[in-house]
Amino acid sequence: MPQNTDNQYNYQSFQKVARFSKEDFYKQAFVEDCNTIRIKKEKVAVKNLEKIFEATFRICTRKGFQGMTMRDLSTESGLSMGALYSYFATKEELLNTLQRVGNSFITRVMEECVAELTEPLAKLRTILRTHLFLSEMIQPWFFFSYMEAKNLAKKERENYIKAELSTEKVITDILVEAEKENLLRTRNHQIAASIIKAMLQDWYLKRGKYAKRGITVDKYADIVIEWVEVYYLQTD
Amino acid sequence: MPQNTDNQYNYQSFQKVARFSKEDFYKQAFVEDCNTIRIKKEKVAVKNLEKIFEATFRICTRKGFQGMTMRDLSTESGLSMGALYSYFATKEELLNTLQRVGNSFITRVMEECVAELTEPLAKLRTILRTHLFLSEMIQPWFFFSYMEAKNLAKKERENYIKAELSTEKVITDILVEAEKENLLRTRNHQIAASIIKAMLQDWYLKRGKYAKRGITVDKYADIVIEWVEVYYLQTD
DNA sequence: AGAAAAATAGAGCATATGCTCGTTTTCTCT
DNA sequence: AGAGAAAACGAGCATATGCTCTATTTTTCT
Repeated sequence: MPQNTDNQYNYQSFQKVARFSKEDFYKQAFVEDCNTIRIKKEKVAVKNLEKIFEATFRICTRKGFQGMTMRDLSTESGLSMGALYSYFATKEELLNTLQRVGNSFITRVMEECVAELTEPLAKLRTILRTHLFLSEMIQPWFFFSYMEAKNLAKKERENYIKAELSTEKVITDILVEAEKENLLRTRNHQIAASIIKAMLQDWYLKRGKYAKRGITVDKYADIVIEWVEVYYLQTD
Repeated sequence: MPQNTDNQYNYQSFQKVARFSKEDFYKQAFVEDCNTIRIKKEKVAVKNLEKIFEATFRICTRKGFQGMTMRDLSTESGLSMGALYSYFATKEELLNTLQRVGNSFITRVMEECVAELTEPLAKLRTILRTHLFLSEMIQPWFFFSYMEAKNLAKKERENYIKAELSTEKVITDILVEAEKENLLRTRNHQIAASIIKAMLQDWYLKRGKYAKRGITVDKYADIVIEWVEVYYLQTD
């Protein structure tokens, strides 16, 4: 079976090489919303946004966004009610902010990751790995975003769906391109992309299960890529 | 029950041949809980349980179980608060009942579907198809169950996880058995079962997307089985 | 038809929850 | 050190929510 030539691209190298880190997530949140956030000093704001976001993820994993009360969030984050409301106007706004910031963060990273690649198969592998590495790095956000999308208001939910489909489209386009260059079998690429997306999502939705079985994100990436290659490179 | 010679086993035949229907779901709920349900007459109870369950699914799809108020449920189901509380003691109990009834329902159906089959590959295909057909028939329950599992109390959540893993184990066992008979390639069957499970879940989690693209459950079943066969039957 | 049983209705109670705002604490800069 | 600015605090208000309980309606049976 054809082997990956991207052995050196693993989670560790992703973290090292990437021009961003988990902290950029909170920085971006501050920069995007500094006009509505009542806290002036970036250092303070970023620190507290981290507290708020992390606390939200922890609580919502257990009881969901609707089940989380502002008192829960206050206790878990260590901030008072008053302090919390310096960062967002309403509970719903907190949800919107989280979704929006996360989406623009991953969009940026995903675009950067293939910017310099031209060979379709290399692009495909890189896209798959990067998506998995990103969802490993900010797994709580991915899980939260998926589970709480239904609580968004109309406009924000539409954005969510658009983002979902965009990931799928990126994969579809690469598959189509690769087939044109006779690198892959003829298949229904849109459906295939859908299936591949389901595999990617399983990683952040069932993070705990895989951890318990000792399957690292690098291992999982190999598995997904193996399924895709077998499906697309198999000869009749 | 469904046959093993695949071609004629589709969603329509599943519905016809199966010794159960959607309504059995509500009947089972009444039978299991008739000691706590304050309504005596089965006909009345089953009718209202249907109203309650369907209303719950409709509301929770939009705002989740925590976001649903008992007043919402009263309005949507057309029953008064008092009437609702004839069927369960607390809101939490409603959640427990829904999870429990659904689980025993699908366990029963899944066990019946392969009872008469011995050939591993036929068993595998039948399991996959039946799971998809079942999740098509009671899609709202599957979606609800998945999304609201986190709101369960400890004991009930453990049951949920057990049921999840059991589906996976059934698939793993068949794969192991098939490999022993040299019907399939050597692979890590547990991981493969995990991936297959993710594909099955995508059907009920993204029901709307597939509907919009005109992909029926029969088509989707073919796709999943194709992926599995390519992965397992491919020769080096 | 009429009485007993079964089922339904929905206002009302106690508590929980989102959010505000005057007060207090901490930080910054000279 | 001290004044002014920035940040944090948390009790309190208005409303929402889970659930109860009695009154009322519907069904059943003779």
